[in-house]
Amino acid sequence: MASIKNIDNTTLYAEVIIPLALPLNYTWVVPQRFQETIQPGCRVEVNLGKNKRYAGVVKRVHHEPPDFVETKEVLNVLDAQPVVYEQQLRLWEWMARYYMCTEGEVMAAALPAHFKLSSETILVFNEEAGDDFTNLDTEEYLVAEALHIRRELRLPEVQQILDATHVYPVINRLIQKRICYVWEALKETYNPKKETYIALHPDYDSEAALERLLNEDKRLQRAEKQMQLLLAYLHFQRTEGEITKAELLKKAGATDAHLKGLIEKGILIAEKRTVDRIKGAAKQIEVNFELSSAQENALQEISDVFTSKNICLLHGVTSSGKTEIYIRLIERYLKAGRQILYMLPEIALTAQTIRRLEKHFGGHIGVYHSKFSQNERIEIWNKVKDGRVKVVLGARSALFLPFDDLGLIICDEEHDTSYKQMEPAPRYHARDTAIYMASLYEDCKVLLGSATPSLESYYNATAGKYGLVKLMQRYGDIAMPEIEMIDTRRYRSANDAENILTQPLREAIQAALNDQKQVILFQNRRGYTPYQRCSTCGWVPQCRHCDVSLTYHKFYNKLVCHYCGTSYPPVITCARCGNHDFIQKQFGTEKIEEALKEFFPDARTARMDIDSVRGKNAHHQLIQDFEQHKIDILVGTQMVVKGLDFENVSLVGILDADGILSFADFRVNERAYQLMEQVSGRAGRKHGKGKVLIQTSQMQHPVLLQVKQHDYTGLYENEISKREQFFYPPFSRIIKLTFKNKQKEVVRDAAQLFAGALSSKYGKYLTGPAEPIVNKVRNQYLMELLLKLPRSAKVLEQCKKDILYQVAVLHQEKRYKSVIVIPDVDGV
DNA sequence: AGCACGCCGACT
DNA sequence: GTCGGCGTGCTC
Repeated sequence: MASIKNIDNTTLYAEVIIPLALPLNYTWVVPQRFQETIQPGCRVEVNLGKNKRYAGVVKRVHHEPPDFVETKEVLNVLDAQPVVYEQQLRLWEWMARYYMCTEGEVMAAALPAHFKLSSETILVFNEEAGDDFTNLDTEEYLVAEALHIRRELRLPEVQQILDATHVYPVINRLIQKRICYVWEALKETYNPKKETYIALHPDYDSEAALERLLNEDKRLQRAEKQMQLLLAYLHFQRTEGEITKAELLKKAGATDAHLKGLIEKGILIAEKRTVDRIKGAAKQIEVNFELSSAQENALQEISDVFTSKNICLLHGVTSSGKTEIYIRLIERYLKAGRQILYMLPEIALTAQTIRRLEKHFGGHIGVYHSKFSQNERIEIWNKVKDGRVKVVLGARSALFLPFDDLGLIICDEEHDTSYKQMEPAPRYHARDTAIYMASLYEDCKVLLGSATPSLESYYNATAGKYGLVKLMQRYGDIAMPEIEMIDTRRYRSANDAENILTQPLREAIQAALNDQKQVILFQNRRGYTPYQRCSTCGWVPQCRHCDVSLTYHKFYNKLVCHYCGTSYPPVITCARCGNHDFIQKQFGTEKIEEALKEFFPDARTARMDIDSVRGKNAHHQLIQDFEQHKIDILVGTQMVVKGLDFENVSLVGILDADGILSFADFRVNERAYQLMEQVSGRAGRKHGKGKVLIQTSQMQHPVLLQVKQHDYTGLYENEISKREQFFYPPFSRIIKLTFKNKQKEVVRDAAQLFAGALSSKYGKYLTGPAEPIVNKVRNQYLMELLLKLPRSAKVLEQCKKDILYQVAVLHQEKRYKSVIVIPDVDGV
C-alpha cells in the first residue's frame, strides 16, 4: 500500500518531533536561510495551531510535501549542533513503535526540560548571574534587563520585547550563558543530598609544610586527640581519597569537638557538597583491588561470551562481588575509549554506590537520575554528548543520554521491576530497551546482573540467546545466611501482637539485641488485597484459568480473578486439606511497631516505608541512623531490600510470607523468591553468619523450601513449566489494555465490545476483560484486557496495528468517545 | 498537551 | 434572557 510520494526537489521539508502525543510527526517547510544549518537532531522552533510555539527535534530533512495540508515555515533553528545523535532518533522511533506510544511522548521523557521550550515556558532570572551584562548582544541585553527587574518572564512577554522571529534563539543563548533558566512546574522538594567532606587546608599541600605541621606545630603537640584525628585523616586520604566528615569521625573514633578544633586552627577544612554531583574529580582510572579466583573466572567467562554473543547474564549470589567484576569491565572499555552505561534501580543509586565508582574512575563518571535538577541534567547531557563523561551511572532514564560510542551497558539487578516505567508513556522496560539500544552501536555489549534473575532472562540464557555466567560463592567465603521457618499455626494466639511476632521470633530478636546486633523486620507493602486462606494448611484459592490467587470481594461475597474476571463462590472447604476454617485477616505496618513496643520497650525502633521517608533526605537520614546503630530494629517494606550494606545486622525477620506468596499476580512465586532472597542477603554480610526467620503457615510451600536452600534453579524449573502451561512470558508476550471512563457501565461495555472485536483474530490469546484490583483512579473507572501473544515479532506488530485500529473504531461510537485506552507492552 | 468551538444548567 | 460548565476535535 505504498503511496506514491510527491517529490518536490525545490522545497526542503523537515519532519519534526513535537513533545506531544501526536499520532504522527508533522512537517514544516525549511526556509532558504536555514537550509545550511538544519540537520537531524537539531531543535527547531515551530508554530503549531493558532498561536502555540514549540521547540521540536528534527527527525529528517527531505523533499516530500505532506498530503492534504498546508505547511508552515520553520521559525528558527535553535542548535548549531544536534542535541541528539542519529542513534537517539532511532531509539525513540523504536520505543514508540514497540511500546505503543508516540515519538513525541518518548522525546518528552528523553529530553531535559530545558530543551523543551514552548509558549507555556516561564523563564526565571538566575540570581547567581549577577547584573554584569556587558558581554551580551543587544537583544540578549534587553531580555536580561527585563528579567533582572521582573525576575521572571513568560515567553509571550519576551516576544513583546523582541522582534517575534528572534525569541527562541536569544533565550537559548541566555540559558547557555546561565543568565536565566526554565522554570520547572513540578519543582520537587528534592534537596540534593549534601555531605560534609573534610580536606586538608591548602597551606599544607606541600610535603614540607605538612611535615612541619606534624613535627613542630605547638598547637598540635598539646592536643593529642586532634593529632590522632589528623593522622587518621591523612591515612584515609591516602588510602581512600575523599572522605566525609561522618566517615572520618566514625573510623577515627573521634568527636565533633576534636574536628572543630582542627578546623578552627585552619588545619583541616570542611566543605558541604552534593554527593551525586561529582565535581572536578581527576580523570584517573584506579582499579587497585584483586579479584578472588571465582570472580576472576567469571570475568574471563564474560569476556569469552562477548566474543560470540552480545548479551550475557551474570547470575551471582548476593555478596558474591558482582560490582568488582563490573568495575573491571568498565575499566577495560574505558581504556578502549568506549562509553559505558551502568544502570541501577533508582533506589540502589545511593551515595555509597556512587562514591565507590567515583573512587575508581573519578571524573570519568557522570550520575543521572530523575531526582536531578534540570540544570544538573543538562550538564551531564552535554558532557556525555561531547565525550567528557565516559561512564554514566544512572537509573532507567539514563538510557536517553546522547551516547555516541556506547561499548557496554551494564544492567544491574536486572530482575528489578522498577526498570519498567508504568506511568506515563513511554511505558518502557529499561532492560529490554537497553538490549535493543545496544544494537544501534558498533559492537556494544550488554551485561545483565542479578542474584535472582528474571525468568525471562534466565530462559533466554539457557536457550543460548544470551551467554550465562554463574558466580555462586559469596565474596570472602562468607556463609550464606541460615534460613529457618516459623510455623505460625503453632503459635496462634488471641493476642494480636503475639501473632505478629511469634515467640521464636521474639526470642531471636531478644538474642540479637543482647548481642548488640541489629534486626531488620520485613513487611510487604501496605494496602493489602483481601484474599481467603485456609487457616489449617495455608492454601489460597486459585483461578482455574490463570494460575493466580483469587481476590475476595466482601461486598459481593465472592472470589474474583482480576485477570479474566471469572468469579467463584467463597470457599468453605479447603481443596488441599479438607478443613473448613478460612481467614481473611492481615496486619499492617503500624501494628508491628505497636507489637515491638510491647515486647521490646527499650529497643530503638524505626519504620521505613514510602510514608515514613517521603523526600530523599529522610530516607538517607534513616539509613545513616541505622548504620551508626542509633536504631536497633528497622521495620520496612521493599525499600530495605535494595543494596544496603548493613554490617551489624544479625537477624532478618520476614513477618508475613503468606502475604507475599498470595499476591494475585502470575509472577508471585518469582517475585516472592526474589524478594526473600534479597531480604535474606541483608543478614550477616560481614561479621559471621546471619540468620533469617520466616513466619508462615505453609511450611511446605515449594518457594519457601527453595528460598531456604537458595535453590534458584529449582524455582526456575517449577515456574518455567507453569509459565509454559498457562502461556505466560517468556513463552508469550503480553499487552495489557486499560480502559478508563467516568462511567462504570461505559468502560465495562467498551472493554467488552473491544474484546469482542479482537476475538475473531485473537480469541485464544485474550484474557478478560476484568476489573483490576484498584478499579477506580481519580474518578475514572478501570477495566483491563490482557493479550498473551506468541513471541513472533510479526504477530506482535500486526496485533499492535489491529489494537490501534480498534481503538479508532471504538471512538467512532458516541457512547465510547471518551473512553481512554492505554496499551502497556511487556508489563510487569 | 492546550485551546477554541459548541451545546445545556443557575444566575444578574 | 446570558455566563460558563467541560466534552470533543485539531494542531503540519
